Amino acid sequence: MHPEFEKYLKENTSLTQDDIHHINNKAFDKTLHRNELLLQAGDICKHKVFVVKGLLRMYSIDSNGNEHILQFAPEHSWTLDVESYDKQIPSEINMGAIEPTEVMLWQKDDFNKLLSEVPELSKLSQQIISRNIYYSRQRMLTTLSATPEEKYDDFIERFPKLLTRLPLRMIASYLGISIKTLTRIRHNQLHR
Amino acid sequence: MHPEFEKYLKENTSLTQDDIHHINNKAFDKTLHRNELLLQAGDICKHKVFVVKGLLRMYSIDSNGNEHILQFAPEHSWTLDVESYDKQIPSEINMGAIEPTEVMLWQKDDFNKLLSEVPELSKLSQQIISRNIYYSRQRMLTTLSATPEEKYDDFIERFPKLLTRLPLRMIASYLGISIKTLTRIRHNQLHR
DNA sequence: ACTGATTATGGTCAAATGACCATGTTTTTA
DNA sequence: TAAAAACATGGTCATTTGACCATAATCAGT
Repeated sequence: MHPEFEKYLKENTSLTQDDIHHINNKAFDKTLHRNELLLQAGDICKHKVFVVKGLLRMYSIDSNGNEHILQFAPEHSWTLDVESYDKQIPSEINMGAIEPTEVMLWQKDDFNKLLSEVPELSKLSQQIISRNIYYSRQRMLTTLSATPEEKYDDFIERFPKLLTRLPLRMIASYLGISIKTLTRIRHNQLHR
Repeated sequence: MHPEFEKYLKENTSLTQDDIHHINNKAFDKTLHRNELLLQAGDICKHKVFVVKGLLRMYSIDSNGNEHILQFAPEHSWTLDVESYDKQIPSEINMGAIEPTEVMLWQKDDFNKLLSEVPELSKLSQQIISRNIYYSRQRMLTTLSATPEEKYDDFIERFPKLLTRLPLRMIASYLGISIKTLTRIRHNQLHR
């Protein structure tokens, strides 16, 4: 039993101890070292992923070879490529570890069974989807309306704990601005 | 009974005629004239919306008074502000008609009842959510990685039918580029 | 602790973009 | 159908941004 996982579920759901055990028992553990990929473009996303410890990023590589980060997944977050997982088709994105990371994985069949057996888990699942939709919309709005500096400030506010764990270039990649622009902003903020 | 609605459901689901009637009977009709708002920032999103005919846009207004378009909803599409609808909290966005538009509205209670009574509707609902998630991700990627011209070309490919129905400034607003940039692109594409 | 790799910053310059404004055209609506 | 409103385009100019490159600092893995 993962104490971290148990703690997360106790704080965020009203699942019983039995249910938690049941869910836990269906999971596989995996440890990733820095830069190791959990999912590679072209592969099929076979698992639901819970990050116990560490930090993942979801990103795609465009035709010029540039990386664009879609999402960070720090400890106590869930992640997967919805499209690939739902339809079991090849993924267009990559998921890799930024730090040494521990994850729990559930196979689709197992997880679906859990969803039907444990209504409270189904509820949690819905909540996570809603939150993601809301969060994507917010990000889209910021991306459309904010200046690079506003984007950076917004990022710091939204993910204060990630700031020190991420290389700047990844923040730039997430915000859709060049690293040059980002260092300029930081320079200006220091000298004023 | 809305023939358009019936047609849509027959083409996209395996709902029975009875179910379709049942769903239809719980809906309210509403007609919007050009520029009329269906939802205003500050209001609570009380309905699920199906666009029978016409064209809606979902947009927010930033602190400088600029509009940013999050989504277009043409005929045969569903729309709502998820966050506001789910939690029944004030919305941060607006929904307005670009053309004279006919919509069908379901109250939350009624729709939830339908969802539990009609499994096939629940399935449709899930599909729509998945598609939205996938589509948002694609849009985010394009926004992050494409040049203004690529964004415009992508828009034309993705929504060829909307192109002639939308004022250019709304396309610019959706793409997150200035209208100046957009007319420049169009100018270049003509003269080459 | 050491070595190689990664990272952050800054300079320079060209190109892209947006703000502002004017004009002619199209669309709406009364 | 006529007047008013909304719209698309283009000119000009200042500013922002990114590409490319070099350098110094920091970090990771042995």
